[in-house]
Amino acid sequence: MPELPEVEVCRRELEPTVQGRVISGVVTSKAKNPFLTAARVVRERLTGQRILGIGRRGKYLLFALQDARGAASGTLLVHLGMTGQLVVGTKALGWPGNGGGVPTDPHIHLLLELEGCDSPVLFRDPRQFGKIALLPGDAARHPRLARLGPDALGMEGDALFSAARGRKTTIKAVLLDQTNFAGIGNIYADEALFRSGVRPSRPAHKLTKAEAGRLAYAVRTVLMRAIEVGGSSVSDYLHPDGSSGYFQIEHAVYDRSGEPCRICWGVVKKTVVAQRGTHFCPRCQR
DNA sequence: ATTCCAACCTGATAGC
DNA sequence: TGCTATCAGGTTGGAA
Repeated sequence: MPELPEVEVCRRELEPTVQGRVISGVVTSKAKNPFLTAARVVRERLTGQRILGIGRRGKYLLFALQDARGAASGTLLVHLGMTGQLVVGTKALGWPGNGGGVPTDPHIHLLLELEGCDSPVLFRDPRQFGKIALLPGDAARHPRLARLGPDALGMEGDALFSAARGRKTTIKAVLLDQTNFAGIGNIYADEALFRSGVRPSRPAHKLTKAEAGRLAYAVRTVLMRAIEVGGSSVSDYLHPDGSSGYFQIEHAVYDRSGEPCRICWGVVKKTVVAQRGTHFCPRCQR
Protein backbone atom coordinates (compact mmCIF):
# COMPACT_ATOMS: atom_id res chain seq x y z
CA MET A 1 0.00 0.00 0.00
CA PRO A 2 2.69 2.60 0.60
CA GLU A 3 3.50 3.91 -2.84
CA LEU A 4 5.26 7.07 -3.91
CA PRO A 5 2.79 9.52 -2.29
CA GLU A 6 2.75 7.73 1.06
CA VAL A 7 6.54 7.46 1.09
CA GLU A 8 6.91 11.12 0.16
CA VAL A 9 4.45 12.22 2.84
CA CYS A 10 6.37 10.11 5.32
CA ARG A 11 9.63 11.72 4.23
CA ARG A 12 8.27 15.26 4.57
CA GLU A 13 6.77 14.68 7.98
CA LEU A 14 9.68 12.74 9.43
CA GLU A 15 12.54 14.89 8.19
CA PRO A 16 12.02 17.89 10.51
CA THR A 17 12.20 15.69 13.61
CA VAL A 18 15.31 13.74 12.63
CA GLN A 19 17.33 16.27 10.63
CA GLY A 20 20.67 17.06 12.25
CA ARG A 21 20.10 14.66 15.13
CA VAL A 22 22.54 12.06 16.39
CA ILE A 23 21.38 8.47 16.81
CA SER A 24 22.09 7.58 20.42
CA GLY A 25 20.57 4.13 20.53
CA VAL A 26 19.34 1.43 18.18
CA VAL A 27 17.06 -1.51 18.90
CA THR A 28 16.22 -4.20 16.35
CA SER A 29 13.72 -7.03 16.25
CA LYS A 30 14.55 -10.70 15.92
CA ALA A 31 12.79 -10.93 12.56
CA LYS A 32 15.06 -11.90 9.74
CA ASN A 33 13.22 -10.80 6.63
CA PRO A 34 13.39 -7.02 6.98
CA PHE A 35 17.16 -6.91 7.30
CA LEU A 36 19.13 -6.77 4.07
CA THR A 37 21.99 -5.72 6.31
CA ALA A 38 22.33 -7.93 9.38
CA ALA A 39 20.57 -6.45 12.41
CA ARG A 40 23.77 -6.59 14.48
CA VAL A 41 25.62 -4.56 11.85
CA VAL A 42 22.76 -2.04 11.68
CA ARG A 43 22.91 -1.55 15.44
CA GLU A 44 26.67 -1.18 15.58
CA ARG A 45 27.16 1.02 12.56
CA LEU A 46 24.17 3.31 13.11
CA THR A 47 24.89 4.25 16.70
CA GLY A 48 26.56 7.66 16.95
CA GLN A 49 25.76 8.66 13.37
CA ARG A 50 24.10 11.96 12.59
CA ILE A 51 21.12 12.10 10.21
CA LEU A 52 21.68 14.85 7.67
CA GLY A 53 18.32 14.50 5.96
CA ILE A 54 15.94 12.12 4.25
CA GLY A 55 15.78 11.62 0.51
CA ARG A 56 13.52 9.45 -1.59
CA ARG A 57 13.99 7.33 -4.67
CA GLY A 58 10.78 5.75 -5.92
CA LYS A 59 9.35 3.98 -2.89
CA TYR A 60 12.67 3.96 -1.02
CA LEU A 61 13.58 6.35 1.77
CA LEU A 62 17.24 7.25 2.08
CA PHE A 63 18.59 8.59 5.34
CA ALA A 64 21.87 10.39 4.67
CA LEU A 65 24.35 9.76 7.47
CA GLN A 66 27.39 11.57 8.81
CA ASP A 67 29.96 10.29 11.28
CA ALA A 68 31.20 12.04 14.42
CA ARG A 69 33.97 13.77 12.49
CA GLY A 70 31.49 15.25 10.04
CA ALA A 71 32.29 13.01 7.09
CA ALA A 72 29.60 11.37 4.97
CA SER A 73 29.19 7.83 6.25
CA GLY A 74 26.66 6.19 4.03
CA THR A 75 22.91 5.77 3.76
CA LEU A 76 20.21 4.04 5.72
CA LEU A 77 17.76 2.65 3.19
CA VAL A 78 14.19 1.89 4.20
CA HIS A 79 11.45 0.37 2.07
CA LEU A 80 8.00 0.19 3.64
CA GLY A 81 6.93 -2.84 1.65
CA MET A 82 3.24 -3.29 2.01
CA THR A 83 2.45 -2.81 5.70
CA GLY A 84 5.49 -0.89 6.84
CA GLN A 85 5.19 2.35 8.76
CA LEU A 86 7.69 4.83 10.12
CA VAL A 87 6.32 6.57 13.15
CA VAL A 88 7.55 8.68 16.03
CA GLY A 89 6.35 6.63 18.95
CA THR A 90 6.41 6.35 22.70
CA LYS A 91 5.50 3.95 25.45
CA ALA A 92 2.14 3.43 23.83
CA LEU A 93 3.89 0.87 21.67
CA GLY A 94 5.38 -0.92 24.64
CA TRP A 95 8.87 0.52 24.64
CA PRO A 96 10.23 1.18 28.14
CA GLY A 97 12.50 3.93 26.91
CA ASN A 98 15.87 5.25 28.04
CA GLY A 99 17.90 2.83 26.04
CA GLY A 100 16.68 -0.16 27.95
CA GLY A 101 14.59 -3.03 26.86
CA VAL A 102 12.85 -4.20 23.77
CA PRO A 103 9.53 -3.10 22.29
CA THR A 104 6.74 -5.44 23.34
CA ASP A 105 5.28 -5.06 19.87
CA PRO A 106 7.09 -7.76 17.87
CA HIS A 107 6.38 -5.91 14.63
CA ILE A 108 8.72 -3.08 15.51
CA HIS A 109 11.89 -4.00 13.62
CA LEU A 110 13.94 -0.87 14.08
CA LEU A 111 13.91 1.71 16.84
CA LEU A 112 16.13 4.78 16.69
CA GLU A 113 16.71 6.87 19.77
CA LEU A 114 17.72 10.40 18.90
CA GLU A 115 19.65 12.81 21.10
CA GLY A 116 17.34 15.53 22.35
CA CYS A 117 14.18 13.62 21.36
CA ASP A 118 11.82 12.08 23.88
CA SER A 119 10.20 9.75 21.39
CA PRO A 120 12.08 7.28 19.23
CA VAL A 121 11.57 6.72 15.52
CA LEU A 122 10.01 3.32 14.91
CA PHE A 123 9.88 1.16 11.84
CA ARG A 124 6.94 -1.19 12.21
CA ASP A 125 5.96 -3.82 9.67
CA PRO A 126 3.66 -6.77 10.49
CA ARG A 127 4.08 -8.55 7.17
CA GLN A 128 7.80 -7.97 6.91
CA PHE A 129 7.76 -7.10 3.24
CA GLY A 130 9.62 -3.92 4.10
CA LYS A 131 13.40 -3.73 3.99
CA ILE A 132 16.20 -2.10 5.95
CA ALA A 133 19.71 -1.76 4.60
CA LEU A 134 22.83 0.15 5.47
CA LEU A 135 24.71 1.27 2.40
CA PRO A 136 28.28 2.45 2.61
CA GLY A 137 29.53 4.89 0.01
CA ASP A 138 27.51 5.57 -3.10
CA ALA A 139 23.96 4.44 -2.39
CA ALA A 140 22.92 4.83 -6.02
CA ARG A 141 25.12 1.88 -6.94
CA HIS A 142 23.24 -0.51 -4.69
CA PRO A 143 21.41 -3.03 -6.90
CA ARG A 144 18.08 -2.16 -5.32
CA LEU A 145 18.44 1.45 -6.44
CA ALA A 146 20.52 1.05 -9.56
CA ARG A 147 17.72 -0.71 -11.41
CA LEU A 148 15.10 1.94 -10.69
CA GLY A 149 13.83 4.11 -13.51
CA PRO A 150 13.28 7.86 -13.15
CA ASP A 151 10.84 9.08 -10.53
CA ALA A 152 7.23 8.71 -11.64
CA LEU A 153 6.43 12.25 -10.42
CA GLY A 154 8.32 13.55 -13.44
CA MET A 155 6.89 11.14 -16.01
CA GLU A 156 6.63 12.63 -19.51
CA GLY A 157 4.43 11.33 -22.29
CA ASP A 158 7.35 10.70 -24.63
CA ALA A 159 9.22 8.67 -22.03
CA LEU A 160 6.13 6.60 -21.28
CA PHE A 161 5.54 6.04 -24.99
CA SER A 162 9.05 4.67 -25.47
CA ALA A 163 8.77 2.49 -22.38
CA ALA A 164 5.56 1.00 -23.75
CA ARG A 165 6.66 0.70 -27.36
CA GLY A 166 7.22 -2.84 -28.55
CA ARG A 167 6.21 -4.41 -25.26
CA LYS A 168 4.01 -7.48 -25.42
CA THR A 169 2.69 -6.91 -21.94
CA THR A 170 -0.13 -4.68 -20.68
CA ILE A 171 0.12 -0.95 -20.06
CA LYS A 172 -0.53 -1.55 -16.36
CA ALA A 173 2.48 -3.88 -16.16
CA VAL A 174 4.59 -1.12 -17.74
CA LEU A 175 3.44 1.33 -15.07
CA LEU A 176 4.15 -1.13 -12.25
CA ASP A 177 7.61 -2.05 -13.53
CA GLN A 178 9.93 -0.01 -11.32
CA THR A 179 12.71 -0.18 -13.89
CA ASN A 180 10.60 1.97 -16.22
CA PHE A 181 9.44 4.53 -13.65
CA ALA A 182 9.87 4.34 -9.91
CA GLY A 183 7.09 4.85 -7.42
CA ILE A 184 3.83 3.58 -8.91
CA GLY A 185 2.05 0.72 -7.16
CA ASN A 186 -1.28 -0.97 -7.62
CA ILE A 187 -3.51 1.83 -6.35
CA TYR A 188 -2.05 4.68 -8.37
CA ALA A 189 -1.68 2.57 -11.49
CA ASP A 190 -5.42 1.92 -11.43
CA GLU A 191 -6.26 5.51 -10.55
CA ALA A 192 -4.04 7.04 -13.24
CA LEU A 193 -5.34 4.64 -15.89
CA PHE A 194 -8.88 5.59 -15.00
CA ARG A 195 -8.16 9.31 -15.16
CA SER A 196 -6.67 8.95 -18.60
CA GLY A 197 -9.41 6.67 -19.93
CA VAL A 198 -7.03 3.81 -20.74
CA ARG A 199 -8.02 0.26 -19.88
CA PRO A 200 -5.39 -1.49 -17.70
CA SER A 201 -5.38 -4.57 -19.92
CA ARG A 202 -4.52 -2.59 -23.05
CA PRO A 203 -1.47 -4.06 -24.81
CA ALA A 204 1.33 -1.60 -24.14
CA HIS A 205 2.43 -1.43 -27.78
CA LYS A 206 -1.03 -0.25 -28.84
CA LEU A 207 -0.86 2.89 -26.72
CA THR A 208 -0.94 5.97 -28.95
CA LYS A 209 1.28 8.99 -28.40
CA ALA A 210 -1.73 11.05 -27.40
CA GLU A 211 -2.78 8.45 -24.86
CA ALA A 212 0.74 8.23 -23.49
CA GLY A 213 0.65 11.98 -22.99
CA ARG A 214 -2.68 11.83 -21.19
CA LEU A 215 -1.59 8.87 -19.06
CA ALA A 216 1.68 10.51 -18.03
CA TYR A 217 -0.25 13.64 -17.09
CA ALA A 218 -2.69 11.53 -15.09
CA VAL A 219 0.20 9.83 -13.28
CA ARG A 220 1.79 13.14 -12.31
CA THR A 221 -1.43 14.78 -11.18
CA VAL A 222 -2.80 11.81 -9.24
CA LEU A 223 0.50 11.40 -7.39
CA MET A 224 0.68 15.12 -6.59
CA ARG A 225 -2.93 15.25 -5.45
CA ALA A 226 -2.39 12.22 -3.19
CA ILE A 227 0.67 13.83 -1.62
CA GLU A 228 -1.35 17.01 -1.06
CA VAL A 229 -3.98 15.23 1.01
CA GLY A 230 -1.58 13.04 2.95
CA GLY A 231 -1.61 9.88 0.87
CA SER A 232 -4.02 6.98 1.21
CA SER A 233 -3.79 4.11 3.62
CA VAL A 234 -5.61 1.05 2.40
CA SER A 235 -3.76 -1.60 4.39
CA ASP A 236 -7.06 -1.35 6.28
CA TYR A 237 -8.93 -1.42 3.02
CA LEU A 238 -12.05 -2.98 4.47
CA HIS A 239 -12.54 -0.03 6.79
CA PRO A 240 -11.82 2.89 4.53
CA ASP A 241 -13.16 5.62 6.79
CA GLY A 242 -9.73 7.24 6.46
CA SER A 243 -7.82 7.42 9.67
CA SER A 244 -4.39 8.20 8.19
CA GLY A 245 -4.67 9.87 4.81
CA TYR A 246 -7.54 11.36 2.89
CA PHE A 247 -6.87 10.25 -0.62
CA GLN A 248 -8.79 7.00 -0.37
CA ILE A 249 -11.91 9.18 -0.24
CA GLU A 250 -11.04 10.35 -3.72
CA HIS A 251 -10.32 6.93 -5.18
CA ALA A 252 -12.28 6.63 -8.40
CA VAL A 253 -11.86 2.90 -8.97
CA TYR A 254 -9.48 1.29 -6.47
CA ASP A 255 -11.43 -0.95 -4.08
CA ARG A 256 -14.69 0.29 -5.60
CA SER A 257 -15.71 -2.74 -7.64
CA GLY A 258 -19.47 -3.03 -7.91
CA GLU A 259 -19.90 0.64 -7.11
CA PRO A 260 -21.00 3.29 -9.60
CA CYS A 261 -18.40 5.04 -11.71
CA ARG A 262 -18.09 8.65 -10.63
CA ILE A 263 -18.16 9.82 -14.24
CA CYS A 264 -20.64 7.65 -16.15
CA TRP A 265 -22.54 5.88 -13.36
CA GLY A 266 -21.67 2.53 -14.87
CA VAL A 267 -20.39 -0.25 -12.62
CA VAL A 268 -16.70 -0.39 -11.66
CA LYS A 269 -15.27 -3.82 -12.43
CA LYS A 270 -12.48 -5.82 -10.84
CA THR A 271 -10.30 -8.26 -12.76
CA VAL A 272 -6.71 -9.46 -12.68
CA VAL A 273 -4.12 -7.66 -14.81
CA ALA A 274 -0.37 -8.00 -14.39
CA GLN A 275 -1.10 -10.54 -11.63
CA ARG A 276 -2.75 -7.83 -9.54
CA GLY A 277 -6.27 -7.01 -8.51
CA THR A 278 -7.29 -4.39 -11.06
CA HIS A 279 -10.16 -1.94 -10.90
CA PHE A 280 -11.56 -0.04 -13.87
CA CYS A 281 -14.67 1.36 -15.52
CA PRO A 282 -15.47 -0.59 -18.71
CA ARG A 283 -17.30 2.39 -20.19
CA CYS A 284 -14.80 5.15 -19.40
CA GLN A 285 -11.69 3.09 -20.16
CA ARG A 286 -11.07 1.67 -23.63
C1' DA B 1 15.35 -10.44 -23.75
C1' DT B 2 10.96 -10.45 -21.91
C1' DT B 3 7.24 -12.15 -19.31
C1' DC B 4 5.31 -14.99 -15.82
C1' DC B 5 4.87 -16.88 -11.26
C1' DA B 6 6.05 -18.65 -6.71
C1' DA B 7 7.80 -17.20 -2.43
C1' DC B 8 8.34 -14.19 1.44
C1' DC B 9 4.73 -12.84 5.71
C1' DT B 10 0.63 -11.71 8.73
C1' DG B 11 -4.06 -10.31 9.50
C1' DA B 12 -8.67 -9.86 8.02
C1' DT B 13 -12.43 -12.08 6.19
C1' DA B 14 -15.37 -15.46 3.69
C1' DG B 15 -17.06 -19.93 3.83
C1' DC B 16 -18.05 -24.19 5.86
C1' DT C 1 -18.84 -20.91 17.43
C1' DG C 2 -14.50 -22.25 15.54
C1' DC C 3 -11.77 -23.81 12.24
C1' DT C 4 -9.57 -23.52 7.55
C1' DA C 5 -8.85 -21.49 3.07
C1' DT C 6 -8.12 -17.44 0.62
C1' DC C 7 -6.52 -12.96 -0.42
C1' DA C 8 -3.92 -8.59 -0.21
C1' DG C 9 0.56 -6.71 -2.23
C1' DG C 10 6.28 -5.02 -3.46
C1' DT C 11 10.07 -7.17 -4.81
C1' DT C 12 13.18 -10.77 -6.12
C1' DG C 13 14.82 -14.67 -8.41
C1' DG C 14 14.15 -18.52 -11.12
C1' DA C 15 11.37 -20.66 -14.76
C1' DA C 16 9.14 -20.52 -19.15
